Amino acid sequence: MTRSSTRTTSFDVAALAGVSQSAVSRAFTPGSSIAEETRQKVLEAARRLNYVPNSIASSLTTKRSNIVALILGNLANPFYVHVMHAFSRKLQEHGRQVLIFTVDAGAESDDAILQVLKYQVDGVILTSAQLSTRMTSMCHDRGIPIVLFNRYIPGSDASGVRCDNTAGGRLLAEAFLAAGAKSYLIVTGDPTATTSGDRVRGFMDRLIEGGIKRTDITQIEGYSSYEGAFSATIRYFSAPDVKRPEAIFGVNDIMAMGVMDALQLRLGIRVPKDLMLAGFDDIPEGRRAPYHLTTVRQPIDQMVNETLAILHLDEPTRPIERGIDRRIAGRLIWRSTIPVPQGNG
Amino acid sequence: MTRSSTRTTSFDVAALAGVSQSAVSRAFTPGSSIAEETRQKVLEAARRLNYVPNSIASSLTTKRSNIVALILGNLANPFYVHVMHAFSRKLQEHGRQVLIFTVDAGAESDDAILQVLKYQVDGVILTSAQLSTRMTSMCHDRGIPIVLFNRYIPGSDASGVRCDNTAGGRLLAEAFLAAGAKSYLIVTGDPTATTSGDRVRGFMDRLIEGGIKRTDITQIEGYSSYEGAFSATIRYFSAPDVKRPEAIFGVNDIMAMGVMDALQLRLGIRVPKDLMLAGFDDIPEGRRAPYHLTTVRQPIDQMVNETLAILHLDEPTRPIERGIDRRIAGRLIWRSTIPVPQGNG
DNA sequence: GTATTTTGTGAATGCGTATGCATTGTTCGC
DNA sequence: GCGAACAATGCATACGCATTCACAAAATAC
Repeated sequence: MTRSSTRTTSFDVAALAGVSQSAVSRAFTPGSSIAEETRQKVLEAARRLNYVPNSIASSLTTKRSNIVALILGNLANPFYVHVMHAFSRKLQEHGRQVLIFTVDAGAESDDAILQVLKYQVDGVILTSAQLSTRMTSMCHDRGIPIVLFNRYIPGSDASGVRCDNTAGGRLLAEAFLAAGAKSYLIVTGDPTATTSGDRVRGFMDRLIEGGIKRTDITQIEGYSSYEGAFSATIRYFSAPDVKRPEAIFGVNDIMAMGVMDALQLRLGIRVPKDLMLAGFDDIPEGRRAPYHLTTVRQPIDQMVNETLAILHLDEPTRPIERGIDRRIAGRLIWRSTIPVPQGNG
Repeated sequence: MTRSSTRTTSFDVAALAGVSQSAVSRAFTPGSSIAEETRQKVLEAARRLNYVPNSIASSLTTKRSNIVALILGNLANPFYVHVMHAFSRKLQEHGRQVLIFTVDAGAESDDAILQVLKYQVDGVILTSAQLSTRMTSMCHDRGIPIVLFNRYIPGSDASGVRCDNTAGGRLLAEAFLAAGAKSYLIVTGDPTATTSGDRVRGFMDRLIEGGIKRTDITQIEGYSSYEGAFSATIRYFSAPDVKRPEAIFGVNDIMAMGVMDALQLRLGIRVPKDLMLAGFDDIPEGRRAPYHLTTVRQPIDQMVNETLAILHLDEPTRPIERGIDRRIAGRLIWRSTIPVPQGNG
């Protein structure tokens, strides 16, 4: 059996069922005008022939592929695995397919988008990747909505959904301040991503409002990964004249986990006894026993829903929503890596 | 701008470039007969019109979609995230698209396969999911190769690539025997998957050959997840009349990690001082400082390559390879969770 | 210089389905 | 019981591209 075997088409099914090809088409199209009896006849014939409608051919006429493209950077951060899973589940529930594209963290997504455009996807979701204005307009010109997930490009025509990273950073700063931390180390993520920058900014602004001196806040680069944060931490604390901070903010949970392991297992520094720590994201991995991270929860499901709402795949004739910047509040999750301040339950 | 905007087609490009539509098609088809000068003219016109070839329309005539379906169960196990990433990278390098489908662990994959067939994919890769013979023949009948990744269905027409799980289980049993463990606990995974069963079988067979009594080997269910293994471990050790084993085999790394944390952080049992432990997979997470798991490495890249070789997407006319069962040896990675036996470096 | 091969090009056709339109059959209201 | 409204169905065509075929142009051979 070679791969060029002739496939059964709606005409074959029509012949067996004794109806026209259009009747077959209608039998598989919900809401179209067909008698239930005829429909059953067609479905029975289709079953006997192992017929499956050809979505490729169908989308040629409908101009709808029912495919949504999901472009992912940084899969090394489990947060985006959970995001992918959430999108996948949700879209599958609605009978849509997910075309996955992985790009290196921080890389241009132009190639990915061009590939994806070839497939006439109904929408594009972009996480942790750059987006040029040329690609934005290419998508919009051909009527394909594109939504940035947890990314923000100022002045861009592309809409986006993100956690309120700045406010989240402030929440964590407040927690640290309440616990009495006076000096800080921030382990930052990918410098090309606004996510990290916004969190750091909110965090620092609040610290300074709280009376912390700028010279008591240091930043090091953690490369958005466990391993990057792990070794950055060891490097920092191994410097000869280092001033040990009282608190560390890992700009995402996976980095905070790397920091914590470096501190406790390599440097002999206990969390939170000797040093407080917080992350951001609230990934399930950070809830586990060894970490029990204090963090800010990004409400993935809500963010996914908002993203799909902006795509509004069900209403293809509605104009594309441009330049929307939906910010969703994160919630402080108080666990073990910041001691509960005295006087607060 | 609504989504029904009229898209630019190869005819538009042809008109602007002053050539025929077929010339445009040829300009975008590598290896086709066209003068370089004409090609440049066409590409320039295409660029100016933001034209992108419509792969959907093209696959209607070529009967090749350049899409490969990847059906994933159990994304909670990071191993399969790495597998997905490896497939994604490899397929993208070859200019192919990845259609992702996630199914609940242990669930039927029939629906997923039917969906995927609608899109005339060039191949199907199935990880951790059941596969009915009906779906196998539906794929094969329409010339779509399907390969099971790390699954094995005895007597099935579908080909598969897997790690030699039985041999891997034996390797770990040998390591434990060499380290002198006399009593064992096995934390098993999804009972519907052969992966877990094979590993357990090889492990037990070798233990018994090594003189361990059956009564000194206990099995509990860890549900293939960190959380499942974590709580199963606590439950087991909290029973009133429990006999503490000297060694535990977590049938995959993520479960071994759960076991380890439960032991050390909840039960006060030190690894490997009080109790030895091993996993299976060699996921990067298990290499991290808190775990440093002794395990068997599944050679993901090699397995991915073998899988793609069986699909042989580049030679669509070659007959589908049926019933292949490619087993690839795993390698013992000796880290810290089994003490090195005396006399061995 | 003509005969032969190679290369480049355009017109026509097919891929599998959805859908507007026309037609037939059916039901309902009065 | 008659016309109108409506449901069900078939026919024909459009969708955007790749491919085949035929032919023109160019390159090579003699």
